[in-house]
Amino acid sequence: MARIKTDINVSRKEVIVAKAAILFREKGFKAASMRDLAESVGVEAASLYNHIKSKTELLHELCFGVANRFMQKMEEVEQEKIPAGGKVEKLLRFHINEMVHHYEEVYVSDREWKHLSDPYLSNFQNQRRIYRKRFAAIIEAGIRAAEIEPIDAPTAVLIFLHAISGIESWHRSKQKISAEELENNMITILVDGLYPRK
Amino acid sequence: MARIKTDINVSRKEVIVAKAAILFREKGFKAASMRDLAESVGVEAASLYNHIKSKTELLHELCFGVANRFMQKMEEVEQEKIPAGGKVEKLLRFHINEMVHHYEEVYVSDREWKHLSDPYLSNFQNQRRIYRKRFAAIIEAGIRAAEIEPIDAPTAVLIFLHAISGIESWHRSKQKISAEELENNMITILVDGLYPRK
DNA sequence: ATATGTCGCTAACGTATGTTAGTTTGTTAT
DNA sequence: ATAACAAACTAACATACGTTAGCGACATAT
Repeated sequence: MARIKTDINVSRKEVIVAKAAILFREKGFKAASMRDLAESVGVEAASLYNHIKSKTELLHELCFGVANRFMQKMEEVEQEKIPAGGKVEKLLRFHINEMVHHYEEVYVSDREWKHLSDPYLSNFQNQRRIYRKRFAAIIEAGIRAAEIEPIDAPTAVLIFLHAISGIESWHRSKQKISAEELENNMITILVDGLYPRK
Repeated sequence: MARIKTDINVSRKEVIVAKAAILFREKGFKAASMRDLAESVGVEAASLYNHIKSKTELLHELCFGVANRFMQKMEEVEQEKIPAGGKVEKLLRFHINEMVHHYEEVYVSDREWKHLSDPYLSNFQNQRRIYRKRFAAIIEAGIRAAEIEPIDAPTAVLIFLHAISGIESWHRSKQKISAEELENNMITILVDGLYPRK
């Protein structure tokens, strides 16, 4: 009988959630079975239920874990007393970093939230919409201050967020450039288009 | 006994594929059942098999249909005698248009190709990789001609393609701007960052 | 009107899935 | 050493899925 190995301060549930993230990312939530997950944890499928309530709970855990981190960063950035462009850049760098260093969770949260069920589903969608509104508001403030080129802010947000989710491809690619290079390249391409031509 | 309605020149199979695209887009390939599809077509599940070989065939059809259209456009654009920046813009506009007007198919091809099975899977991945290489090559040619800002071309391609796939959110949004507005906004944001500061 | 092929139906199959019940093993505290 | 708890196991369940077989109904061509 092989127990789930845990380091100190890491519950068995957290181990399961982490493995679930990897599995959900590579197979998709629906295609990943609890028996797959059990195998990757090193245990029988039924044993998982000593630690979790359901498969969907794993998805909740992942989606809201990620969503909350982003919301918290948003609050932090909003309150800084810096120009809008700086705020945008800070948010983008945070997104990129999250995508690079917490790839699986962020990816799953981004692509598999559809399989949440109400009330979690509407809750998640709401948070997402609000986040984007607040992001757009920052850009619009920058435009009003003539500090940012007058573009359609919601479209810009949409482009930014999805552009960053493209790091998925970077993760899979063989001849990777470094994470810092990636970050700076992305910022150059995305942000430089923001500022007015002098 | 309700037959599948077809216009002239539209086979019953094509009707099924089109409905499958809608269904796969909203539920995901794995979560969409043949019984769901049958209902949306207005027929019993078993009847579908008079027209198609398998569920996976539907995915093939969708993925390669889209991939071939993009490949064809790439060939066309590559052979034009215009500056690299113009080529990039043409490709981007094509992407945006495809996403706007063939939303379901493009979306499914983009997000559900993982569920293809070999040899189709590797085939599709190959095509995708090649497409991106050729896109990057255009950008690199522009950089060598000092016509485009020196950026990391593969990163730029990755950003472009994923940014455009974000139109998904536009499709879902309530207060839509028009398709042309969307297209021009995207081009402004994405392309203007490309050219060197004068 | 009859023959032929197309298309849809009902019924069912085998398999995979999420989950529960009940039991046994291992760990920890007294 | 023993009691008590946590965590693993085996077995099984109900359900949902993709797909096949076989039959009846409709459309079309002669």
